[in-house]
Amino acid sequence: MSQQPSAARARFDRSTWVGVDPSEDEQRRPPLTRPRIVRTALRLADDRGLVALTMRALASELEVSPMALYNHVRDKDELVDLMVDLMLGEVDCSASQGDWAAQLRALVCSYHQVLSAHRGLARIYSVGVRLGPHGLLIMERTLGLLLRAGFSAPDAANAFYALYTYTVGFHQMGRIATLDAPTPDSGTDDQLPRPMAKYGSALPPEQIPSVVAVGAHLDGVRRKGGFEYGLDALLTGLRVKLAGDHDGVPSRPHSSR
Amino acid sequence: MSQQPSAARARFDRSTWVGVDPSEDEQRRPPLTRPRIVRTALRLADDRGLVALTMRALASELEVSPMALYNHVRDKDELVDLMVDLMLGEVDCSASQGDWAAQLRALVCSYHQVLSAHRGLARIYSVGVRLGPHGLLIMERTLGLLLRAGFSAPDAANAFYALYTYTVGFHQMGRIATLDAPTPDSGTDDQLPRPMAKYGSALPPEQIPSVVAVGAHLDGVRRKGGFEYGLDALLTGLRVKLAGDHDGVPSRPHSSR
DNA sequence: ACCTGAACACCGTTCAAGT
DNA sequence: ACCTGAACACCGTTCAAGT
Repeated sequence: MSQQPSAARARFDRSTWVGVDPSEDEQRRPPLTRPRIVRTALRLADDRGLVALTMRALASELEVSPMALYNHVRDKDELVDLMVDLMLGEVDCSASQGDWAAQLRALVCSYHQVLSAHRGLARIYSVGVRLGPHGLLIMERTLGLLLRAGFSAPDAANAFYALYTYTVGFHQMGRIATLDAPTPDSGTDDQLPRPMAKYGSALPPEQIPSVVAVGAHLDGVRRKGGFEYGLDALLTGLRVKLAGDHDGVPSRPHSSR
Repeated sequence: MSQQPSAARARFDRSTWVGVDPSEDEQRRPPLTRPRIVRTALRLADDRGLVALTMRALASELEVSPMALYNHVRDKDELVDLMVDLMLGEVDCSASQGDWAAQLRALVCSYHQVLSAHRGLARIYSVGVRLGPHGLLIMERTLGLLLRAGFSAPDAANAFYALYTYTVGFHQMGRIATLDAPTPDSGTDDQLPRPMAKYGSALPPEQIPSVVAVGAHLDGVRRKGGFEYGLDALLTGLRVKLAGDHDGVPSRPHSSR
C-alpha cells in the first residue's frame, strides 16, 4: 500500500529475467542516442503537453537516469531547439505551382499544418528562436520566393518576418476567454445560441455591443479558415505593395507621416 | 560569512526602530493590497524580466512573506492575468481620425507600443489569454470599427483575430538566430558587413544564398518599421477583401478550392 | 481577516563517484 | 565514454498556526 507498486514490479521483472535472455532485454532498451532522446521528447510533448516535458519525465520515459540525458544534450534549451528542428523537418519545402504568392501560400500553409500537429511545441516556439538546418531551409525558401518575386532585400526581410510572426503567433494565441472560468455546463456543442456568458463577466453587455454581436464567431476562428483568412489578407497586401513599388505609387493605407 | 547578511540586517533594523516612530515605519510599508501587488509585479517584470517574476521575489520586493500574496490573489496565473489587464489599460482606445483602416491602424499601433514598453509581459501574453475589462474594451473597439466598416460578423471575428495574432506574435518572436550562439565580438554596431557568421553555422552558405543575400536586414526588422510593414499589408488585404465582398468578386489570391 | 514559518512535491543542473 | 545517486538552489502552493 505504502510502497510504489510499479517500481517494485519493475525491479522484480528485471532481477528475475536478466540472464535468461539478455539480448531480449537489450531489445527492449535501445541505446541512448541524441536522435532517440529528441524523438522521444517530441512525442512526449505531443502526447502530454508542454508542461509534462520535464528532463526527469523524459528520462523516466527512456528508462534512464535524469543525468544520462546530459551526456547527449547540453541543457533543456538545446533539447527544445533540437525538437523544434525535428518538427520543422516535416514542413514541405518542395516547389509548388502558381505564382510567387501561391507558392508562398503553400509553404506557409504547410508550416501551419506542422505546427497544428505539434501544438505543445508550437507554444514555446517563439521565446528564443534558434534555427537549425530545417528552419534555415524554410527561411531560405521563403526569402528566395520573395526575392525572385521582386522584393528588395529589406522588404523581403520585412515580409518574411511578417508571415513568420503571423503564423507562429497564431499557434501561440490560446482561446480567447475572460477572467471568469468558462462555464463547463454546455453539454451539446460550441454553436450555442447564448455564448455571452463567457464574455459578459468582466464588463456589462451594454458596454460591449460589438463583442456581443460577434461573440459566437470568435471561438470558431481557430477551427474554421481563420488562419487562411489572415494569411490571404497578408499576401494580398504584399502583392499590392510589390505592384505599388513597381509603379512608383506608395501603397501605404494612409501616408500620414 | 555563512549567514545571510541582508536578512540579518533587516531583522536588526526592524527590532531597533520599531516603537520609536511606528507611523514612519507604516509609511515605508504601505498596506498590502491587490492593486499594489499587481503594480509591483508589473514593475518587477519590466525591470528584471519575466524569469525574475517569482511569487517569492515579488513577496520580498513587497517586504512580506510569500504566503501573504495568496490572501489577495488566487494563484500566479491570476496574478499574470491582472498584470496583463493593468498593462492593457495604457492602450489608447479613444477615437481617432481617418477612415476605419486608419483608426484601426492607430489602435493597433498603440497596442504595439504598449507591448513594446512591457516586453517581459508581452512574452507570456499569448499562452492563456484571459481578458479583463481593459482587454475587452480594446476588443470591443476593434470589432466595432470592423463592423461599422461593413465586415460581416464572421469576417470581423477573423480580421480581429488576425490583427491580434500578428501584433502579439510580433512581440513573442525573439531575435532570429541559429543554434550557434551569436558572436559577441562585434564591437561597433549592427550594420556589420559580414553578418553571416551567425546564419552560416547550421548550413553551408552555398545552400542558403537568399538568406545570405538578405542577412544583414533580418536583424533590423524589429527595430525599424518592421511591425508597421506587416500591419499595413494586413490592413491593405482587409480593405481589398471588403471591397471585393461589396463587388461580389472573390478576393482570394488563388481560389484553388 | 490577514499574515507567518515550515513543509511538500516538484524543477534544472552540478558534482563526485562508479563502470 | 557513458551512466548513476546524492545534493544544491530553486519553484508554486498547502497547511496549521499565530494575531
